[in-house]
Amino acid sequence: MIDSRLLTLRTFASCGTVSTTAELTGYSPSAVSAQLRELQRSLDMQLLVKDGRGLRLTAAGRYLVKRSDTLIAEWESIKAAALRAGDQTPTHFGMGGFSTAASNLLAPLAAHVKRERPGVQVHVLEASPARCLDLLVAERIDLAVVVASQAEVDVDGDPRFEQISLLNDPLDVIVPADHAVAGNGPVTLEELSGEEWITDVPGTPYHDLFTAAFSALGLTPRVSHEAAEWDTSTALVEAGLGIGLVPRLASLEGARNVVRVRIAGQRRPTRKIVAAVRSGSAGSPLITESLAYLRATAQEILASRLDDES
Amino acid sequence: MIDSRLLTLRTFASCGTVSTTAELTGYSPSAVSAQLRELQRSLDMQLLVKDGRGLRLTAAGRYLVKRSDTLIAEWESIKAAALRAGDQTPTHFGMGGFSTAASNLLAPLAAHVKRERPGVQVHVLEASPARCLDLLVAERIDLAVVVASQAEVDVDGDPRFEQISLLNDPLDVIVPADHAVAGNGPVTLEELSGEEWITDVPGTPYHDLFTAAFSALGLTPRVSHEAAEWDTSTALVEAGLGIGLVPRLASLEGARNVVRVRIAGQRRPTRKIVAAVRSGSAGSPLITESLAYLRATAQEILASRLDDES
DNA sequence: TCGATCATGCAGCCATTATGCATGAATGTC
DNA sequence: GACATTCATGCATAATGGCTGCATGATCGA
Repeated sequence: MIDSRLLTLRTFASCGTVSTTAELTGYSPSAVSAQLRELQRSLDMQLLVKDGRGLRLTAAGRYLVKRSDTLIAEWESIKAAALRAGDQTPTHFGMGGFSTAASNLLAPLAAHVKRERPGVQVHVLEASPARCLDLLVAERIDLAVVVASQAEVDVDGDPRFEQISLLNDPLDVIVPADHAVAGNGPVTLEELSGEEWITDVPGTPYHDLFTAAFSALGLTPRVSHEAAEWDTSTALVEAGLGIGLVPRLASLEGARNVVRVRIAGQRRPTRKIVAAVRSGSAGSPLITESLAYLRATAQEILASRLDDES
Repeated sequence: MIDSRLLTLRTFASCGTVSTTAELTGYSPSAVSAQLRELQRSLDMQLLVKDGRGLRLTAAGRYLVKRSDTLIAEWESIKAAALRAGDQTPTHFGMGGFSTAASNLLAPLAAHVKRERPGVQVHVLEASPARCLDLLVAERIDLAVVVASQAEVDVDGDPRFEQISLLNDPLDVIVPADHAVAGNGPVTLEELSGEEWITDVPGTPYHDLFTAAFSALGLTPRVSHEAAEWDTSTALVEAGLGIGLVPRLASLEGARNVVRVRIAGQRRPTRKIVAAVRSGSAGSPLITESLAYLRATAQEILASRLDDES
């Protein structure tokens, strides 16, 4: 409902060049250039000035971008309240999340919504946290479940999003069943720093989490193997080629001869899993309902962990 | 900046049928129908329901229209603040007003702006109060000077506008120089109820004002002649064909052998002249400046009247 | 000075959107 | 009760607007 040219300006503000804006938005550079020119013309305002071979926002442009967040949030809030005022529910509802979230949290949620609201077409989409947020902004989905630290943008501070904490998902070590620490109580990463590790290829969200876990302790693990999916890395562990870190949420169904060992210590690595919605949209009936359901599901997961530990 | 389809919905909300919306917006009925359908599709919301052979807004639709006023006002306010933040002034500035306002208030203002801001292209447009407000909403002009009672819409109560009172413009009687009341002090309309009157054709803003002045006193004047412009009616008065009412602001330059006589009484007819801007836009540099100038001009006019009366 | 990296303008193309007429439904009228 | 009106809407056609791809000019680094 808000003019797309303003959204283009927002993208430009966050990346700084016309070409990159074009890549991010999917337009051609000429289109972005034309849009920005047209925006300035129709607003009768100078938003950009030449700066070397690039462009720079003027004070007016910066201000416009800053306030546009609140404008968009208000629009979302109006939409949500209109649905409530008319006692309506949307016919389409999209949610996105990364792999483990999709299976553990979104799948039950989607089933719940389909059951409670048979008229609603529910759409689940699995994608990386960063991509989920992009899709959220682009209104391709209405709800995202992401790992706060893997989102590239600061979900908490970004005015485009509202964040709802769901649960802290600690990382466990998976080792072969005959490993020295198998069956023990919690171990520290220091104890395992000499091991050969299996992780994902650099540049992936999980790899970043992996290295962050060690560098927080001043350690640099020896990485012997790289695997993209849990099943693969589990197989590598089974084969005795090394050990790995897996989030508690990742089930190891079907994995034989490996053991999950908890990590001890104050600074043990965890993923903070949060739900994110477009600012202002939290009041929309389906979203309010979904967030409540997600919170409940997260509580159940936490409760079942306590049972395990007792 | 706000999607045009939402503006179309607003127009529909105020007039109630697709055909009239088409007339008011300049679209064809099919276009309006398609826009409303598309709006509902993209919002995934039912805004309209069939009602007889027409359409009716749903609760959600009514709510959306109501809140869209605040959204548009916020956007105006953002634009205004962005201009201030960047210390910019628009290059175009449009103002509209009805005849006497245009000459007495807008002409000096336009001259003032041109003098103070040589870079600004000032555009003055003379139109009826009702049309001025339409042009204001359509962003064809940025400032309107209207008669509050002639605007068809309630300028004060309409959230689309902000109103600034300028002055009360009383109506005087113009009579031939040899008329019985010429040169007297104030007269009452009752005294003149037997006269033959000259006014505008029915349906015009001035005619409405004319009849309102009499019906407020329970009188029905005898209308002998109808003239669209002050010059014409003045000529008719000069010719001894009747007498008329003219606002104080209307100068009678060039009129010979006619006399302006003030009207006495508590309920003497006046026009309330106000400046109107789009809600939120009052903070824009040119508008702030212009409103101050208009207020000052109005004060000068009032002051010169006091001088006359002393 | 050369090459790389920008933004921008222009010709051509495609998609979105409006138009005009025909249709169907609902209402009031004689 | 038949007819004329007044609505909204759908479809085929036409036009407008917006995007792409390439060429150009400007700026900066080597």
